[in-house]
Amino acid sequence: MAGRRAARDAISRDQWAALISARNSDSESGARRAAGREKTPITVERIIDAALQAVEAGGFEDLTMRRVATRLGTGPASLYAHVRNRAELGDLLIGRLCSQVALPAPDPACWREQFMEVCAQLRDQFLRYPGIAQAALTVVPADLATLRVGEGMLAILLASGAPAQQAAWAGDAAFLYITGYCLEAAAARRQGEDVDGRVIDRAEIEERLRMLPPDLFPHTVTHARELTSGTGHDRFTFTLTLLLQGLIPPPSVSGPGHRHPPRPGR
Amino acid sequence: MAGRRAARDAISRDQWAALISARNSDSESGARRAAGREKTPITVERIIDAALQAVEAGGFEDLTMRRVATRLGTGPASLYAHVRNRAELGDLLIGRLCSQVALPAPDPACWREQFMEVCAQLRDQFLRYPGIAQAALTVVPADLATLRVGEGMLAILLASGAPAQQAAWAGDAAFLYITGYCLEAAAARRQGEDVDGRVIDRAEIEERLRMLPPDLFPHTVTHARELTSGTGHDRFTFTLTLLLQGLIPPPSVSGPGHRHPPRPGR
DNA sequence: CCGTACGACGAACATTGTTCTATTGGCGAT
DNA sequence: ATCGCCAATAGAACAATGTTCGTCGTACGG
Repeated sequence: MAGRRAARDAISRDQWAALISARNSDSESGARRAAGREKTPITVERIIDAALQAVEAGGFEDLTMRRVATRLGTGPASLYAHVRNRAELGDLLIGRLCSQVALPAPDPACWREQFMEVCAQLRDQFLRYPGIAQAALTVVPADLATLRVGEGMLAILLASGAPAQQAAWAGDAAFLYITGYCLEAAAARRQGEDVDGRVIDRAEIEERLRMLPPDLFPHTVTHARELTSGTGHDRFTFTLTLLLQGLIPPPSVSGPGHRHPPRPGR
Repeated sequence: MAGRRAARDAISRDQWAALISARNSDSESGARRAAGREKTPITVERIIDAALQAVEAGGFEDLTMRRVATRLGTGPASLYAHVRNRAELGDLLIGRLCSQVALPAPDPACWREQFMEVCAQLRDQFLRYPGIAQAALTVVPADLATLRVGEGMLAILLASGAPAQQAAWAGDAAFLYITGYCLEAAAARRQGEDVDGRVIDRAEIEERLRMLPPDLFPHTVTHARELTSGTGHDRFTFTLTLLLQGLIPPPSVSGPGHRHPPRPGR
């Protein structure tokens, strides 16, 4: 109690164990209160709901303790009985989003499609709440729902027959890329207004790239179109396909080829 | 003048043109002032220096206008004559870091090694200033030094013979992955303290993963070691190698029927 | 019936980004 | 040489943020 807290307080190991074991009993005293009263008691779930609405409305940078509190009709201090930090609130949001991702039963026949599907689900969830991917990067292994998605992705990758080390690293890379992709998209949308209030769209960016001095930026000027393309999620699927493609080179569909393509890694 | 400014003010197109054309004249009136006085006038360069020192000391979240100002022996208001925003300061920091990246002359014989080298330089620059990669994600095409690195990476990728679209997307993916990787590393270091002040290292995380219920997290528990490995930058090089590996061969990304050796065709 | 304990909450504190306004110092123009 | 002007600097202030303290109210255990 009196000991000085770390600047960024992580979870202790006992708390971690308790968190795992108590994954079924849903809130110790909250249920009791919820049953007794109609006064809409403050729950972690309600906080998460309000926070998600706030992010959906104004982006992650507008996710304020006060905004969440007023959305719940109370003051900011009331939240700290259920959530330790703003950072922990972010973790909870990511957990909620991850809990809504459907994980297929791994099928070695179509593991690439399955993996892409899960990644697309994550991407859509993150894109729906602009900037929320920022919270996903600070999470190491905090929430069980988040770990569940990681387990599912790892399961699919392992079903491909890839070695465990490659599967683990590829899953990590995919998750990292997804968050980066969504963060970039959120940033682009956020700063998408000019001083005049005009929206900077792809054509605008392309035009600006073409204005660069061709002696210093020859390729950028020449390929401005390719650099700014990728409207839909073509870029997204392209990158992830690239990642998955090199994993365990297609498990030799036409017989046991004794020709091993170069393994990435060391 | 009196027009209302956008919430996130981006750069106008005239300013963009001016920024490009004035890339050589180094600070319009700053040089003049610097020559006349020993009173250490405030320059953009000095602001960037102070800001980088602040980030190196306490991470990107401790990068405060006030901290930078006091490091320069003045108040926070004095900075706004040279820097428009905290966001623009972040862009400048990324630009400074990018300006220190050495770009090789593209050699089609060893384009992979060259690309990896540039990525490693970026990674090391970002890792030296924890959390600064956050600013790299919000930059679209703001700084010339940043664009220069993009041009260099694109040049190497094009030298590989890959189609322009693939080269552009791959470069983007690599940059995105680098920033995500560095952000994750910064977050891990930041939250690396327990409530007791103990440091959570990889062994600790691995142990925690093993504590998960095996019925729900079979693969995570089994491969906890692989998930937490990647001490050095093995994970980094692995992922980028995976990305580069699949670049050239088939122009159609979806169906890699058989692998062509790199053809001299374009 | 009362005591107690815990969740809710109002107010407050330290800190942040940013702007308004005054001041000052040097340089060009007369 | 003197005047005036403009840009840079800085002090103070404002709105908004995360977080904590102490109080209050109410519901449950006795």
